[in-house]
Amino acid sequence: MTPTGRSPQSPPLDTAARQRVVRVVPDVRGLARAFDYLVPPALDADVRVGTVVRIVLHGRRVRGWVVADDVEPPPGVTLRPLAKVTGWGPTPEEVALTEWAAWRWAGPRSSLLAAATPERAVPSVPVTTRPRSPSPPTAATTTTGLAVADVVRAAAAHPVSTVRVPPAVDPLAVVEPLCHTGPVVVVAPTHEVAAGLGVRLRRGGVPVAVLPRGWPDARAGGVSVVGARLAAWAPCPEAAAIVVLDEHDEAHQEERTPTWHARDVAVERARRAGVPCVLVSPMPSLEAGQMGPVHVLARRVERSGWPIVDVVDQRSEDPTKGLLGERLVAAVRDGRRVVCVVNRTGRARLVACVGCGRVGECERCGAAVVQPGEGVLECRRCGTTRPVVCLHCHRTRFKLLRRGVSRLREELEVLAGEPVVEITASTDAAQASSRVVVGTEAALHRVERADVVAFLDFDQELLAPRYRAATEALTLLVRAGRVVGGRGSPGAGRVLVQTRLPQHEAISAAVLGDPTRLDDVERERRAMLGFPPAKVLAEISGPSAETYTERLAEAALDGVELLGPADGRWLLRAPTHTVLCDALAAVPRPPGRLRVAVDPLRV
DNA sequence: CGGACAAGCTGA
DNA sequence: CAGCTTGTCCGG
Repeated sequence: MTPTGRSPQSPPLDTAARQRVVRVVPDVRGLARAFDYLVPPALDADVRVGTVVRIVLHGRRVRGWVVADDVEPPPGVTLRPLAKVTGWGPTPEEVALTEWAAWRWAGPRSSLLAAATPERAVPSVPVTTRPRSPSPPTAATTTTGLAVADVVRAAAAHPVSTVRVPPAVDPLAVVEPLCHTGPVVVVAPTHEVAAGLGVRLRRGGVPVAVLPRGWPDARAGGVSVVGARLAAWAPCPEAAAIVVLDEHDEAHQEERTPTWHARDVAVERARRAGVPCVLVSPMPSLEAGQMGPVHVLARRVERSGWPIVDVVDQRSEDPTKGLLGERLVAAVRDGRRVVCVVNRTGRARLVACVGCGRVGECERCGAAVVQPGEGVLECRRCGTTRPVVCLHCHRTRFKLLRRGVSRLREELEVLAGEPVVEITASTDAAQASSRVVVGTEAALHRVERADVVAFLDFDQELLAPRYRAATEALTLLVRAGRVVGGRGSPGAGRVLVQTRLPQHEAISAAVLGDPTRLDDVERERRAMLGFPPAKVLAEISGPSAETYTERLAEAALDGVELLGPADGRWLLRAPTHTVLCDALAAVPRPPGRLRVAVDPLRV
């Protein structure tokens, strides 16, 4: 490591006897404390705020992070020396940001420090020899590219703003203009998008480090940094802006607690650094809309970047045809590349006996059974399985009332007269080779290009019992739009939506290429029901949730409401994050397992 | 989190 | 009462 560890402003050591003491957060789950350690003189130059170290704690050697330098240890404790310097970690600014994030998502600081730390130890960081000035922008701009660049530059004049670009716009057109003003942190929704962007930026003359491999280069400074949500925590010492691509995408939120969101981390980080934060999305979240102005393209340009959407009203379709409507059948028979999407795995999610007509039930708990595969019935509530036999008349044949991907695959294969591949989250990633594929929404991530994307039962998405259902439904249409291309692009395909709710705002938004169609309704709906962003939520669950929520209720904090329990889960609701997070920080947690998820998505 | 140590349970 | 499980405490 380079010997730049201590700042010249450190207080002078008056005597040789007084040794440097640093505060270390150990990487130990369930231990929300920091401990002080002596810095052995041999390690002096390598230790600074953010350094990853090994410490001996309670007889164990564990990883930890230096979070404060030259601290005054509490009286009466015997300090141990740091055992080892593992390598480089987050910058002091990011270390400070983890403290804020620990409050904001009510979680342990160590998880957030881990997010800001490279996967593999980085013992040394390359010396920067790169020219600071990036190359001038290339002349390659399409008609939409030009418009996008203008809007992006306008957006960068605000501390936080949103740029609304339709699904078919290449993120490169958004990111590149900013990269020519200095190093930029780019947070992409997936590693694939990040990697693709990295390659093309580099080709365009932009020095860029792609995470996670490029972490040492990013730490060295002077380059743009591209990565998935972890990029929100990536070092970029001289960042001129932070960009979050597909800001609406749920992939930006960590699923495990603390459930930090890359968008919110990016916004706070940019605010602290005094640089602009640009949020980019075809359908900006309502949260983003509250953070700053939303910049849009010309209406005609925006619309041309949304796909052609064919809405099939299932109320006037032949009911005997089931989920394979006339338009879909025609597309499959025409030899087009078709992706069929139904978010139901297995053969069927609801079956009825052909003899007595009764719905298949669980013999143990009475819940409706599903048919995960041929010859098995399974109860999703208690896990009991049995062969395909009716409990009442003992027949062994059932009608498949709510068909799943596996059964539809068979039916489509007959229809297509050629192999049809099934794609779900649990199927092999490689195979998407057949002309016709059927799958859950995972298929939209695995197939790069198709002529038709068909949603066989879109109402399942629109009517899902979650407050974000309508928004999530539109995100599927955005993804489909990318697979078939925008209506304005050559060779554009079509999105087929089978529904009994053809007037639904999520569908109109896609049909018209105008996401505000949904926003306006959704904002009002959520305000009426007290859901985000009108109010903010935290979900509390786990064996110790009851004790903790009792304490929260006892504390009777102003503006804080406790809802539940439902399924062993409580919801804490407050008007703002300040109120919510202060409440969670103020009430001491009981021992035992407790999950606190701030801003839960699945409610 | 996980080790240390104490208190509680069981069986010869 | 050894030998084991279960609970509580605490870390620099």
